[in-house]
Amino acid sequence: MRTSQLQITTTKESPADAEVISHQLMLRAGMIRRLAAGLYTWMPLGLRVLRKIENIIREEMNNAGAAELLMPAVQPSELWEESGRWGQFGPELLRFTDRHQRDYCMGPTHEEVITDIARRDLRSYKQLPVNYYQIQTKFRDEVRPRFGVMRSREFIMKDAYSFHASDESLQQTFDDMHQAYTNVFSRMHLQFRPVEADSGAIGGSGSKEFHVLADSGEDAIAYSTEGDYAANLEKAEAICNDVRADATQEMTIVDTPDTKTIQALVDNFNLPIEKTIKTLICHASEESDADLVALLVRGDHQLNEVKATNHPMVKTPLEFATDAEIRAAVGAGPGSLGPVNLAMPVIADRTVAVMSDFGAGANIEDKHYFGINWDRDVESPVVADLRNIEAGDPSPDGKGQLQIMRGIEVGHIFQLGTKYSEAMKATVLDENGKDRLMSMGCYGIGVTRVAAAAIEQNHDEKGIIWPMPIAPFQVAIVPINMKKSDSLRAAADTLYQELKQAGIDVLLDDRDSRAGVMFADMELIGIPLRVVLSDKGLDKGIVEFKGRTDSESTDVARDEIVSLINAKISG
RNA sequence: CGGGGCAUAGCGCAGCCUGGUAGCGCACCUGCUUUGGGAGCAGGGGGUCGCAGGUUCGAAUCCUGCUGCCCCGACCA
Repeated sequence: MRTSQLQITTTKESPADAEVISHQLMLRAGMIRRLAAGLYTWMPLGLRVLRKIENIIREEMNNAGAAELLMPAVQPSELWEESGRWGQFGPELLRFTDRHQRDYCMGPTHEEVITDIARRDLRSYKQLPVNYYQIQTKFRDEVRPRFGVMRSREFIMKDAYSFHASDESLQQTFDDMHQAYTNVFSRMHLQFRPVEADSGAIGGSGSKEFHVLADSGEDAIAYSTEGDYAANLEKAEAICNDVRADATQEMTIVDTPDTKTIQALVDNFNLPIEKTIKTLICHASEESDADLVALLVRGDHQLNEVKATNHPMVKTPLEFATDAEIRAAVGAGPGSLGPVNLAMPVIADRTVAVMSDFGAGANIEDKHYFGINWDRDVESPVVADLRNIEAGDPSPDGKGQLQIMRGIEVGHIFQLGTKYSEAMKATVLDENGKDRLMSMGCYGIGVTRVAAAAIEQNHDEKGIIWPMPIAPFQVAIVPINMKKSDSLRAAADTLYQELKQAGIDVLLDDRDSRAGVMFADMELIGIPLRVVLSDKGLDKGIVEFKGRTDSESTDVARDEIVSLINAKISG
């Protein structure tokens, strides 16, 4: 393609509302244009990237035995009523009514539609397993769309759904998808990590997220320095190998005016922070006898709200008690709370359970107990993993320590089990001629988000640095001063045709701009390879070659440039 | 949904406090010169100053309401 056809419009400055680097660069490079909040047009340059990402995904899905189909973006409410999600899904589900006053939604995901397909088309266990996928536009009415296409409302997703007669079969396909995703992101030359994830409201037993590693990522990932363990911070298990030490102090009650925070307690009373406890009061679950329940974590630790929510004694979703509720139940407010003489169930983090001689609020305003010991001063609590792991914690697999890095979630694979097949009665006949619910898995990749994540991971002060497999063009031809030289124009055209013949995605900059402008634009839009043509060089039979990340260009014989580019592209 | 901010040319901004009919840089058009890292000079086009009321002889500027957008938080199959 020629720049004159592509109409590239680049800018030096980025719009003031573009916060993250990928958003800025995509706008500056003319890849995307914003239409409204969370809605973007993919311009020709950007669409080329999307298509390359899609093709890689499509190839790997096909290789893994999945079959592509295409479902409607608009879905009738009836299916969502059946699954129960018409009521459960919040305002994120965009609902509307047609001329006959029937309710519809823009599909944020397609479990209902695919389960409807499966229950109609699949009759026998002999047809299983089946894995359907599509690459299609989704809509989620995000509360706060942001970061450009990283968190937009309309976006393109590859979503796959598998159906099985047995859990073993589901596990097999889950593993196959794990491998396919690994292949996909490896082929895109992205640094990524599959991590254990909380399966959230969607339920199911197994769940793994694929994260592209980038400092700007919204998620924190814990990984083992020695082993393979990696998990989303919200899921990463905090283990405690310590043993509770014997009590050496008597419990004393201490006046602690103006001491409402852990930091104040540490500063004012010279208490090590590892000897303090945070007491957080939240609402108890329906099954629980109590209204409220207390969660204890060590003073220097952070409560993990996902872990807390998942605890059977805690209300889902997690809901902290208000000041008034706490005062009514305890008689003291936040800042003076602790486990001693607390009239509600107590769940303690594993680390808290092995503490001794520690300090905590006395449940009396402006008083704390110091020298508290479990069993002697207060009944031993229910113990659970409640906290976020911290860098340096032991890895749950026993290999090395955990460290934390940032990631962008670009893929998620789930084992759903029978959640949807049960609600929607998706059954096949088994070997005995009996109805059997199909097990399901679902597997997503955020196609548009991958493009943004690739930029977050690969850019410099000049612009985007596309990994070769997803670059909009593999090589740019930049002729210098073509306007005055018909021979240079002819030479540029010839090389352009040769590269096209060789099956290479080539962009010829035929704009007749000044050299600096063309260089800057090709670097901004991130084309991996560049060939500069000039009369001066061609007279000597030479062209200049430069990779996007090379510091200097090198002279290459004109006769050898095509094979050199071929070699660079193939790796 | 709670808190904060912004809205003036395609983009980035000034002007507003102290009312007098809109300006700068980039981009765009024309001409000349220039031509290997975002050229120079000269000329030019483009804005109902987010919308609707109000105050005033006069409103981008002051007042009221609305809308949109952004940031932080909550939320995120």
